Amino acid sequence: MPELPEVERGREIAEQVGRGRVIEAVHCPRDPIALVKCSAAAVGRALRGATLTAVARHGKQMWFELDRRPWLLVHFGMTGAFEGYLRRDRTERPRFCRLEIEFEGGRCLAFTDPRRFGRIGLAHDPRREPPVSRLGFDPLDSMPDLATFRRLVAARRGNVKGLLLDQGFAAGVGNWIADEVLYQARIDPRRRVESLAADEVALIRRRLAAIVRTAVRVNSVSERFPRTWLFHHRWGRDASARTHDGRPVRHVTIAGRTTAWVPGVQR
DNA sequence: CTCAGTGTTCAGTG
DNA sequence: TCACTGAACACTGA
Repeated sequence: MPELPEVERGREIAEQVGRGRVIEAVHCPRDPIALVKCSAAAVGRALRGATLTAVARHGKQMWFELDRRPWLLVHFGMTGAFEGYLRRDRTERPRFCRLEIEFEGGRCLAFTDPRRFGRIGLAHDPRREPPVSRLGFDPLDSMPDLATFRRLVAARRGNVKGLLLDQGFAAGVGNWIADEVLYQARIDPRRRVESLAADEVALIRRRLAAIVRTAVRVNSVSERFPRTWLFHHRWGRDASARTHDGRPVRHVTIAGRTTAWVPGVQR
């Protein structure tokens, strides 16, 4: 699920459940969550008794701001998500729950992650330390102006799909957003960055901003994405897949990822 | 049973 | 240093 819009959705859920509330309990069911440089015990110690003041996000990285340090850093990996609910049974938890945070009043927030590529860690000042400090701009909160965007692009080499996927360039763009941007900008994903014309670079910036904004506006409910988006037809390497207006969708591997594109449209 | 997968990292190569 | 490839991670569902 998680590219920028899905992570933003998770951020909102976390705030709705716990913002302004004291954390009363932390559960880490059976096997350790994939913890980065810290133990489940350290996570419990950091959270228990603290008040959640805000949940922030940059790209696909998200962190819980507390009334004391350190703070909790969360990455959703491939299948991570947040789920909010009210505690009723002492032991009942969602399937694939890796971490559960219980706030005052029995309000619970679970981090679920079937595939366990998600990451959880502690940081004193997330924005100023890796991995967040290494990220590029966030296309929702801090899209650079056109001149700056052009400079960032001009400093890069390689194919344009790889550029969009690079978190050090645009934080939060993942496989489907990259493909959607290039489809809507009518640019062949294999094109070299050096070959892009000035107006193509400008178009990439505009479509990236619009796609992210639209996906966030509908809370990442993909059924509500515009019917014209490639998104609805890109999955499964389906050789018979067609766009909304009947053009064949092709699948190739670029930058190590399955890439869906429409040869008739993208040049 | 096999394979691909909305992500990241690391080792190896050019 | 940069760009690129492939493998690894762990597990589900088609």
